[in-house]
Amino acid sequence: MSKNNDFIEKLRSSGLRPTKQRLKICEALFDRDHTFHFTINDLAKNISEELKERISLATVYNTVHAFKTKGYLKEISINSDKSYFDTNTTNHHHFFDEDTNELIDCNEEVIETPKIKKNILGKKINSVEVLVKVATDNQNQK
Amino acid sequence: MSKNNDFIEKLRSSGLRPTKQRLKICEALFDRDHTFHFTINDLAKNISEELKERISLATVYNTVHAFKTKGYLKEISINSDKSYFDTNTTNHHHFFDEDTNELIDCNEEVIETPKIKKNILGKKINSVEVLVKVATDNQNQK
DNA sequence: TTGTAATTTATAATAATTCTAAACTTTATG
DNA sequence: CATAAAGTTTAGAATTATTATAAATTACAA
Repeated sequence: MSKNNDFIEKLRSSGLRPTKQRLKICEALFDRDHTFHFTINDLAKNISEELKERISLATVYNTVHAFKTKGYLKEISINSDKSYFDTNTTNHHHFFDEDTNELIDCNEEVIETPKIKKNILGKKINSVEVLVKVATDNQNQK
Repeated sequence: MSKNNDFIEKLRSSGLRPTKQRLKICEALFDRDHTFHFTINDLAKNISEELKERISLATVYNTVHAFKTKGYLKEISINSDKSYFDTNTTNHHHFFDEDTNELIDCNEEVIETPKIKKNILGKKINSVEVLVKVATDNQNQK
């Protein structure tokens, strides 16, 4: 349970009270070997089915937004009926498979972050994201 | 009204019947000096208020999706409660101003399209889009 | 002209998300 | 330790974009 103390520290250091619910959500999101993508529904389902905890859907929404604001999560810029989040907050890019609607991470070795030669006056660049849409190659169809 | 015949030809050539409604939507979208971004609501409002035509909202949805499928429109990959479309179907990128929620086009001279060094096996790359998020620079705040 | 397939339409259904206000928790302070 | 204020959780209602439905209308090939 040393992870738990880390989460308590992390939350406190950003002005969020370490409640039972938030710690459970930290466990679901950050006590993992790999980063991953999720929707609010995925997360709520994981908490109730795997971690056997009852957390109100409103709290899951609130917490994910709080974590996003604090920079613990990134919202993925993909147009969809639902919002997707990423526990990988480092600079990276995505492939989107239009056949399966699957989103695949890819690092700087595969797609180099493009240089921005001119910025909007008076603004700071917060992120540069590349989205590559792919689909089955149907070149031999009518 | 030579534009109108062009639209009729364009629609027919892609297997879409040139109905009154579709031609009006073509006028709203393509009879312009510049490309632009819009939501379904923007478009429906423009048609009823500027072009003084009553087209059912369902038809606007249907038509925009048909036009997207035929490649006459692009859907912008931005996470939002509504979908944004772009009449600029050429390869280009976007700045997103997080202060104002404004989306600004930018061409290849400002952001060079990144090279994709490795692709997903058996898939074809359909598009490569860069999104640069910017906001007011608050570096001198606590 | 006429039958069929495509299209439009109003309206209902769906689903993600946000709002609300009351109950409960956390925490700082006396 | 008691307590009050501020923060948090919660169920359920409200909102809103979008999709589905099915009947009426329109386009067009034969």
